[in-house]
Amino acid sequence: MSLRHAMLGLLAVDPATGYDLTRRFDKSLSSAWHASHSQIYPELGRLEDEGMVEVVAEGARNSKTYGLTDAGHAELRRWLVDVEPSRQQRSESAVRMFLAPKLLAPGDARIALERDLRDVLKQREALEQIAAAIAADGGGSPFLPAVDLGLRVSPVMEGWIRDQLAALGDES
Amino acid sequence: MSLRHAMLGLLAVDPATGYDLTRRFDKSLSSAWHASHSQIYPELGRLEDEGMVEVVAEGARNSKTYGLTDAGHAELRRWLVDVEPSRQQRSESAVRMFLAPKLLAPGDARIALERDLRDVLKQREALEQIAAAIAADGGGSPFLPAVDLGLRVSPVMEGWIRDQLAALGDES
DNA sequence: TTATTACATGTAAAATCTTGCATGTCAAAT
DNA sequence: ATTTGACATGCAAGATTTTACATGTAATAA
Repeated sequence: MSLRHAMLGLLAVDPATGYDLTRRFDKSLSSAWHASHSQIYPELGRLEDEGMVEVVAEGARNSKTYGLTDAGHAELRRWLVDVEPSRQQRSESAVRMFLAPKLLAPGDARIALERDLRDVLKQREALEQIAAAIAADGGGSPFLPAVDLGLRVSPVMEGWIRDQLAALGDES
Repeated sequence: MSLRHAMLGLLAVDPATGYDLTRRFDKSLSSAWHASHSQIYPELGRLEDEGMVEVVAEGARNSKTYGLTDAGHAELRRWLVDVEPSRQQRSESAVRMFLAPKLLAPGDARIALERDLRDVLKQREALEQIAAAIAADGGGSPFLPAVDLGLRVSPVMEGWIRDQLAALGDES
């Protein structure tokens, strides 16, 4: 149940509305977890029922800002420290990148890999913008390490894709 | 529906039983997708119903080896070339690594990060063994690129975790 | 010969996630 | 004034995934 703990983690960093959480998943945590608002709102309700989060403010447009309770903090710590991590991953792009060069004719493989390369570069730009925004903000964002890891992995991906493209060239 | 296409991809590389597929997901494709046998067998059945795969051999212990039909090959190509990729990812470990240094007391964070580091190194060893097995086998495995990407990303992860640990040290 | 391990397949219930529908508020620009 | 876009929340149906249960075969080691 990582959604729940990712949400607790985001709320521990800073109280937020369901809408805020949805954007944080897309922005700061996009390379780690995805969740849409239609998952987030019901889960917020359950967490509230279980006493892990509470409404700490109500604002315009019926917005409710949630923060962690003591029980929520305890559950988050328990998960991070005591629960054995699951190493499972799911990445459709990775599946594609592995399959394309092996299974497609060189021309098709080139199309697929070049699209992957564009996506990697586009994602890197997005990360760089986030990093710049954080820097402009004083550098204090708790999400900087996540962005940093993304920026470190990105050139490795790029290099790998370019090598796959080069290997294609050798064959054709 | 990536499960289906990952399965088609694995079968395109080489015909396999459901049991084989289960192991390949764990071994070669572990950094890209996870699937358990209880998903794989029903999906094999559906793929057979739809004419994407067919039984190409039956062996001991009621085993059935499946291979792609022409329709299966066509569907796989269609997915790889024509379908717009989804960039969504899910990695529980990544969520943990991002949250631990921010939300735990330095002592707890150190415990969590050191466990992450051990896991990264353990996974790298596993990848190195697979790479060695492939090399011993003549280097012809279609999974070598996947293993290679894992081996390239691994030191980046290690470096990031070590930097997080060092940053902890500064604070404590 | 018997125990263990790896091979091999399956089903069902429960949990989780996606997709599509639905509603409404507030601020800013036209 | 009104339109657009960002903010904000929610439900329901359907698809996917996990977890637990269930069964049986073949090879190998003790």
